[in-house]
Amino acid sequence: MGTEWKRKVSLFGAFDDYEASLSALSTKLSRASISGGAAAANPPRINRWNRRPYSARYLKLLKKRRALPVWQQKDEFLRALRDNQTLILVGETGCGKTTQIPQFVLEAEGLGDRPVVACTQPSRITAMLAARHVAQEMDVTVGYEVGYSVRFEHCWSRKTVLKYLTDGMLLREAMADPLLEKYNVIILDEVHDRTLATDVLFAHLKEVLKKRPGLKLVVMSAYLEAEKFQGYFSGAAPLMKVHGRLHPVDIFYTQKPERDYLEAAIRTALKVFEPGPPSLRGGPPGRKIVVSTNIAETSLTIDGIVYVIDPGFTKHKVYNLRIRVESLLVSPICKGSANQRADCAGRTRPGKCFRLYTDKSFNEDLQPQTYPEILRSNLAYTVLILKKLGVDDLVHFDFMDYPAPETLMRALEVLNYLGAFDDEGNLTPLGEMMSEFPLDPQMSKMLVISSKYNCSNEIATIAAMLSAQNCFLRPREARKAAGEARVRFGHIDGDHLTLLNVYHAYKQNDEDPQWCYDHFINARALKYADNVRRQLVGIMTRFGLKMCSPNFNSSAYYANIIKALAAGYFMQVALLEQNGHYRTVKNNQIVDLHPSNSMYHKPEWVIFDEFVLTTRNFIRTVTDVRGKWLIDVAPQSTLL
DNA sequence: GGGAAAACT
Repeated sequence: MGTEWKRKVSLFGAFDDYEASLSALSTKLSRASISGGAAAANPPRINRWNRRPYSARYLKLLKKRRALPVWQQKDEFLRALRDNQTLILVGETGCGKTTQIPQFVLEAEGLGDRPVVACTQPSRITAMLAARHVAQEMDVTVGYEVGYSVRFEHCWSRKTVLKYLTDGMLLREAMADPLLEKYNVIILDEVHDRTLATDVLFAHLKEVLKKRPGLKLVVMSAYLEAEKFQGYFSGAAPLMKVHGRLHPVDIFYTQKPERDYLEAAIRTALKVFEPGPPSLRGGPPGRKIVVSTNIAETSLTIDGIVYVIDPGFTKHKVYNLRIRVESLLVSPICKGSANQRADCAGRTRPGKCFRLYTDKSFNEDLQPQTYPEILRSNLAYTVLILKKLGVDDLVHFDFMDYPAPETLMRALEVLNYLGAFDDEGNLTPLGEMMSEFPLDPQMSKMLVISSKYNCSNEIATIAAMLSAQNCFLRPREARKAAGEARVRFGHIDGDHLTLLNVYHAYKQNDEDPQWCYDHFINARALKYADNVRRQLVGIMTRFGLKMCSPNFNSSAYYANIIKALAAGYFMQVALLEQNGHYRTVKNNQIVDLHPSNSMYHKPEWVIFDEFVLTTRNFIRTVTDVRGKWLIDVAPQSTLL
């Protein structure tokens, strides 16, 4: 059965007109003087930032840069920046906003000789790529005048005037320096993503702007929620719109809804296209098919993509307030995502996008935007950060979208049980320490407490392993072998200890990737865990927490570790019932041990890391714990 | 006896 396609008008129907007017405009502009007119036509020979003569490459790149759409509005932008504390810029994909706007800002009047500008990105990769790219354009070395800062990688110096960083990293910086005083201008980029960190920064920066009249904020988004953003920033922030430069993308819809989007996607890829292109320079002939997650929806450009097949679904996080569990659900995408997916086809030349749904469902069923992450998350960690930022009154904190009050209450409750807050709701010294760890509060609690149980080395390892992806690989073609390999790491008392075994074995085998491969261990996950562990140990050492291990030959070795685990996870405990199922203590949910667990018995009490809703309710990563140990560490009310 | 996200600190 083939799929009937219905052709719809191009998303960029006005493109030709737009391009014509653009080229007319650029001719006009090259005659007239644009911003810094004479200077732009005859750029200075000495680079202001490193006092070196400009290279030939600089001039070549400058020519390219000046052809980007955002340059048409450089003057307008600089005027708006001069006259306003906050401004909003909507720039479509391909307009050059991420690379050019920060450079414009550096040229703005009134910021002094060496301003420092921060520009946030939603991902590490875009932050690093943007920094490298802009350093070239500015004819400086990345890490000096232009730098970046992402977790595990800081590449900037005291000379840095422009720093790209992940939004989470700027939030971290704000925790140490709430007024972010080292920056003259902060640019929040890709805010349409509405990540948790961006939303917290929005509300926080709104306060900072009142306290620092000299600070300027530029908010950049790929598409418009103009009223929302403008209304949020007191209605005073001006809005600029820059059209992107994309090639036209034809959109096709299916005539009927598709039942199986995977099957339909494969069928579409194999049938509805022209033959693949001939081979290039002796390479294999044909067409490359990229299977991508939602990373392709972001500003990351994959060169040469012409066709996009969009099944119309995404897997995204939802938070179930009633059972206090985050889970993943496959759900329809929003219109914004659909358009971003289509945009991928038009980056390098005109393209086509095949949507595996009807135009009717696009128009009538898809929401304009996904709910921002802050409305779909457990906020325990976020609330800890907010407290550290100095937010005393969560109820009146100015979120752009306000989370359900119950979600905030739950978060406060968890933090209170963990001992992060005192009775007045202020951070305790323990809470202060916990907030420094890039971990969920249960985990930071067990880390801080672990020295007392003489097992901080082991708990740091377990926390790191829990932070990484599942380290056990199970390739379809070698399931049995993978299962056997896994059993060799298994610890009969539970999965947390199994993770400890895996890490130890990894280190004993010199972090050898081949060893990982042979034992069906995900080498990348282990490498990541090792990075995390190093960072955690760094923070612990800074706080003067002793790094120590119990005597391995003592019978108390594992008991100590599990007691420290319990000190953080006493709210994630389940009790075996007579019918063989477990009941979670805090929310009375009937659950089963996930079959991947490493125990040969069903303990009366277990600590679990995750609650997963799949074919049934499972608890995953579980460890045997004595009831008495729980009573020792848990506040009375949590076990009732 | 099972089912897989992305990103961030």
